Amino acid sequence: MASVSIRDVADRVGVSAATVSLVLNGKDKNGRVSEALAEKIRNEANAMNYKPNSLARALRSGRSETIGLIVADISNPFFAQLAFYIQEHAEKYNYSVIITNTNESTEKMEKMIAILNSRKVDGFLIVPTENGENLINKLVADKIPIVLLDRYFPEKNVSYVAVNNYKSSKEATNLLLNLHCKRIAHIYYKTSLLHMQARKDGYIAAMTKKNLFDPSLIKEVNYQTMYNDIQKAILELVSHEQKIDGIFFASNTISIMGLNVLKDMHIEVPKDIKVVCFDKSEAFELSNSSIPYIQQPVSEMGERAVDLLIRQINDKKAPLIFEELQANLMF
Amino acid sequence: MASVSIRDVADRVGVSAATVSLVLNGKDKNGRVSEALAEKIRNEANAMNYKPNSLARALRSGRSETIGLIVADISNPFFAQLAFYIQEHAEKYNYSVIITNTNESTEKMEKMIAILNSRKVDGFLIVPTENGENLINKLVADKIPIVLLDRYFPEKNVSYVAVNNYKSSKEATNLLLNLHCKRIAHIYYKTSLLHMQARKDGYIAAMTKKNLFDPSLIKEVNYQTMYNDIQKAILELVSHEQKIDGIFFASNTISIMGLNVLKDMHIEVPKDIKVVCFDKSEAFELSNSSIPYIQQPVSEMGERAVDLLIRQINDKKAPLIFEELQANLMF
DNA sequence: CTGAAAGCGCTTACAG
DNA sequence: CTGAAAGCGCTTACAG
Repeated sequence: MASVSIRDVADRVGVSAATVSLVLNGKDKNGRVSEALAEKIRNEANAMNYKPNSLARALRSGRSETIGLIVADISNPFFAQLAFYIQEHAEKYNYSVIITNTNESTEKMEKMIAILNSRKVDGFLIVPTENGENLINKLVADKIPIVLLDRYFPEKNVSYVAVNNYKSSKEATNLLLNLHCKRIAHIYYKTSLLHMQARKDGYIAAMTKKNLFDPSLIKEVNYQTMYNDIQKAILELVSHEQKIDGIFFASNTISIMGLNVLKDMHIEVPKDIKVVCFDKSEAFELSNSSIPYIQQPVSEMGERAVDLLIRQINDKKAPLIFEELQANLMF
Repeated sequence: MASVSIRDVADRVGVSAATVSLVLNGKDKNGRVSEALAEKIRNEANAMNYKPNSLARALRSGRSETIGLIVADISNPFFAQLAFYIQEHAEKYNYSVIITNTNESTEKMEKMIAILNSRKVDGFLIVPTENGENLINKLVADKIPIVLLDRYFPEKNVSYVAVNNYKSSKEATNLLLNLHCKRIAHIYYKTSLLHMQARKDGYIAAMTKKNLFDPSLIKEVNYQTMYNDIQKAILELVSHEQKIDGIFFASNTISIMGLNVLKDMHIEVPKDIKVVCFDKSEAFELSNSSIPYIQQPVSEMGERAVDLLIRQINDKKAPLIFEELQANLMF
């Protein structure tokens, strides 16, 4: 590689490395370095194809200009897109992003935090796992800049960017109610995470208001055995003496699997059962009828989170911010 | 943060930082450090919660234990998955991955290479853009370890991992021929990249063998205006006096858009037109009929590429390897 | 106002 | 065989 160092440039021009650093970083204000000399340094650096070594800079300055991103499931298109927008936006601040994945495992989240810490990221953007609260609290205690994404914890000691889960879920349920559904089921995945609870609560509120709420309409599935659980849940729901006429799926993955199950059971959507989904999937576009869904503002979520994090990095006293973005019902 | 440095540990134990480094990196062979002392050092490091600073290590050792990954379109699920498997596998070598995206722009690819170089990645995994050959050659000239993914260039001076595009495309076309299709169209996107050419050539070979080849059946679309181009192409194909009865879509994205266009035109698959796709989409599962597709071994591709790259990093004289993995026709 | 020196946290080549 | 010193490439606090 034989890469050119700042000293090489300095030697060539006949000044100290410090002067070169000052000029190239635009810190030669107050006429500290004459414009003629500065110009000469810049030209020589260009001619020699000098590229700063980020590692050395980071080690010395204590700033790596790197963000550590930890998502719960990168194979989920929602998180993949989120990662994409985060990276695009971070680039505008000259920040790089190291993306890591936990597969919803708190153990892996701990490992990823350790790796990113050893790489001296300036801050964290995290979609936390269930039970990940202690790990987050540890980062907070160490005064490490951090913004949570999509999910959050009851103890509001960390900034977050999420969507209005409660309100949008209520709207989604109301959509089915307005289509004259009476027995609307809700399938969500078992977790203590609040965003999922809020979705369920929104559903319950809408159903209760119409006096149609029945606890047996709610089915919980496990993340690890989701497909089988959904299959079992739907089977129970349709074989009940009072058949269901609608389903509100609480997430992207649940929706896709749920629609597959319905197809396998030869249940037609929306003829036999009407459906509404939380989050979009390219799959919907191709199904024989268009399916209503709650659209999350994913680019906005990523961008806002980056903005908040950069602000925290630059100002350790930046206030906590809890941001709920509007998700829209599309149909 | 007040993080613990190697010197803090050394001071506490009463030895030099060098000795601590030796012990913790397992380089105290030949009884260089007595087992008792080594044990004491390890215990103290644990007790003090010492975590090495990767930046300092990388700066000194010249190895960042980081891979730079450059993909052409992270919003494409194929590449998103590829990135995921690469990361999972790299972790086994204690390597981190910085994922970047080019949106098929060579200009952006140049920028990403510069960023990753300044971060001193040990090697590159690249899904190159069209016209990206010069940039690749520059890396090769600088003896930087590099493995191409999915795509490759005529001048075989870089290792790559790809799939057998020609053979699997031929098989896909044969599938439609065996279903008694006579006028099978092929929609691919305009590029000089060889992987796409190979897919077209496989299609042509299969059609020619049955004396059914007609150049007007091949439609080229542009990456930037893909949806409109596909719409126009299909309109032309179906309004031709000899109507088509089959389509082979050359990529993931083309397939999804193509199926949407067919749906909008009220053309039923497979009743009116039979279809086969290169690459899978969750969308297929939900369409009213299951759609045959060529399944790429994405996890294997990611893992093999990481293996090859690590080998190059560890041995600058490692031979070039051109690997074609088997893609399977699923129906 | 400006240059030379110190030092970020490591690892490794080199004296003793 | 083993310890202390040099140095990776930068930036910044500190003398002059």
